Amino acid sequence: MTNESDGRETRRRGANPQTTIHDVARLAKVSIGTVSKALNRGGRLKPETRERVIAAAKQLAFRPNDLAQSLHRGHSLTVGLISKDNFGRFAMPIMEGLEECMADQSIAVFMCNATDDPEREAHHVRSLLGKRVDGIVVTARRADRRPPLGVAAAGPPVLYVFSQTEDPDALCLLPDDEGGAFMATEHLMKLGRRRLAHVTGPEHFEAVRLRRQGYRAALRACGLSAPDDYCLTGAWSEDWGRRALASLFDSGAAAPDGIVCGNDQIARGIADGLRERGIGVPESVSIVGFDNWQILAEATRPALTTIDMNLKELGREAGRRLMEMIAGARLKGVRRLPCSLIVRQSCGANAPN
Amino acid sequence: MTNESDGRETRRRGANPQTTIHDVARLAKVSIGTVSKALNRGGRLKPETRERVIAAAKQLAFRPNDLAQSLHRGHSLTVGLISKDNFGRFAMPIMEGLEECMADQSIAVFMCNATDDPEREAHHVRSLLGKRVDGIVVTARRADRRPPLGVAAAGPPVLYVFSQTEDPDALCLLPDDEGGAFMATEHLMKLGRRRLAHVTGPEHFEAVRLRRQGYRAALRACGLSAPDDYCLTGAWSEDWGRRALASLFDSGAAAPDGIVCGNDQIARGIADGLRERGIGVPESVSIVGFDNWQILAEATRPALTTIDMNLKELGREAGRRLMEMIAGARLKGVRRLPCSLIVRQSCGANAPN
DNA sequence: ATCTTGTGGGAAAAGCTTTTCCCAGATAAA
DNA sequence: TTTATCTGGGAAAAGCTTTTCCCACAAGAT
Repeated sequence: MTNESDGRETRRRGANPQTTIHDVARLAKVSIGTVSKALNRGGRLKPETRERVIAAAKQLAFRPNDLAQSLHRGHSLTVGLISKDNFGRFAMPIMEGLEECMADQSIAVFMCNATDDPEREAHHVRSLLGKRVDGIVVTARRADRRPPLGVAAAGPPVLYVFSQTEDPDALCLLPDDEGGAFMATEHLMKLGRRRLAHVTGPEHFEAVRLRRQGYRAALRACGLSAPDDYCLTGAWSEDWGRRALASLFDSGAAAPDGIVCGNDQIARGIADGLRERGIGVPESVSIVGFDNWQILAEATRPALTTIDMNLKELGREAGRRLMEMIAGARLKGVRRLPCSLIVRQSCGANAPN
Repeated sequence: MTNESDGRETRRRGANPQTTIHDVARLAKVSIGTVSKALNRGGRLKPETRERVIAAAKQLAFRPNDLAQSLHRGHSLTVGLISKDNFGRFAMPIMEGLEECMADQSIAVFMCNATDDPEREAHHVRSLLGKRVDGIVVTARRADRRPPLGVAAAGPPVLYVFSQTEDPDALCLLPDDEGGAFMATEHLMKLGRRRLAHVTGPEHFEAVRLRRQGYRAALRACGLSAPDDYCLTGAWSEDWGRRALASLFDSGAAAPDGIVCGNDQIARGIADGLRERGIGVPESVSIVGFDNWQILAEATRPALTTIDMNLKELGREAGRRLMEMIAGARLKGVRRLPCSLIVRQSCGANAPN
């Protein structure tokens, strides 16, 4: 019965009543349009008015509501990062690089962990689409190609990093495994090693196949025949490294004087095994790892010379490419970024201290 | 047909024209309010109408715009995660747990990496406030307490995990380092070890001080005098582990038969050192690590018994508490979550397979 | 035939910002 | 004085959804 509409008392339902452009307008005694113009250096305003508005905004600690802004502008200054596996050791530097690149452009990144569960992934995709992200980056472990993300062509651009998809029209960013292994092998050859071996991980990883190709290509480039290329595939573990070492040195055949390892764990296993056998590293045998997993590579005795996949840079590159795609570029195909050789003590080259 | 060009041609400036509630309304020949009611199971609608709307929405793959929804509702279903250091080894499981917990409630997580740069952190905070996040989680490495995040009391709730702040009114979630070390020490004592030592990291870590307290408390609980408690502080590295081992075994004093290590790297260094000296682990000396850094603990010979800080659970708990705070609860103080003992082979207890 | 009750669905406001267009007042020109 | 030209700033729409209020129409009651 009682009619109690006695004023324009602004009521909000949300938990945190934030100061809006209206509050600033009221304080500065101008209209909201003028506030917007003053704060965005647009429109034609008397300098004095602009100052007054800016002062008022500052006094109220006003911060424009990105939600309203995005709604109006039609893009959200937001992207999503979907990781298929858990946030693994390799995903981290990629995330760092991506986040760094995006933050430089004031774009925020949603992190989504799909934990290998397609249902969970679909849920995350729906959520990202609902939030109107401007783009999506997908990362995963690399055993095999993944089905494309369920995003319609009309949706935001999608980019795959450290992971490949079946969709030939997608853009996939990967490290150059083959080139990295080539570099590692070449390094050993330059140091005079000629009886090389390659101990690596499970065959079903594409990275294993590519790195082996790089290894062999380097052998050929040096005039060594490919047949006697001593390639042992196994697991990504120290234990496999030690066991592979045993089979290399206990078989009676000529022992290698240089070993290119599929990753740093294998390399560490091999380094430990050699020390336990009293074989000097790098005097008698040189070792190169792969991954530059710093904490492990530096703890190995001697510290591992290894290949760095430059994952952080890969993440940055993903950010840059995604921005291009958001701007309208249609990128596709598989692009591989170069690896770097990190020289430490396990090969006998002069480490730059 | 007469479907289009009827005046209200919706033009959008953004890159991705998305279907809106208006499109659905047009197709179902109802008003937008009716569409909303039909899709949100509200209002009083003829079942037939509801069906028609749902069918239309499905046909157009309509997904409500969260931006508009959030703007209206006053909360964004979004939280921010700020990491002060880079996304480190410890941050990962915390992020996983937090993301998992939030995803279960359809809340998205912004990831922000401040890289120890206050300016960058401030930038991220501004961005999160602009995006009207409902809450913020801060994580960091734990050497010391950090200054509170620059968020006004009127802003969204802030929670610190794996990190402490100077603000006594803040809520900080941490693992129970002291309890973990107590458990580790107690485990050795139960196995009959009596001459214990503690090799740990740099003194300026609070975790070092707390774990040492736990170690000493367990000694006392067993009736061992605290004075001869062999505590060696150094670095968090394998190398320090080996050097500490040397000082323990080469000093001429009675060698310990059990070593509680400040982390798994130290434990690994000690295990390697003992093997190289021909001292049996766990026959002659038992070792307990800390962190349960799985890939390292399992590669150690013998595999390390160690303390797990349950970081993923810590992340989940952070999510749950943040939700309470968003709902209005005012939580404060330092809360420590229990650690777990992970039994492997380095102590001589029966490992569960 | 008129009044009452109920039902299904529409209109409109609110949430916050940006941007376009337009107007009032002032100044300069004729 | 009247007209033309600026200038500074306001009004309003658009962007998308939810929710409240209200109305038109139909059916039942008198």
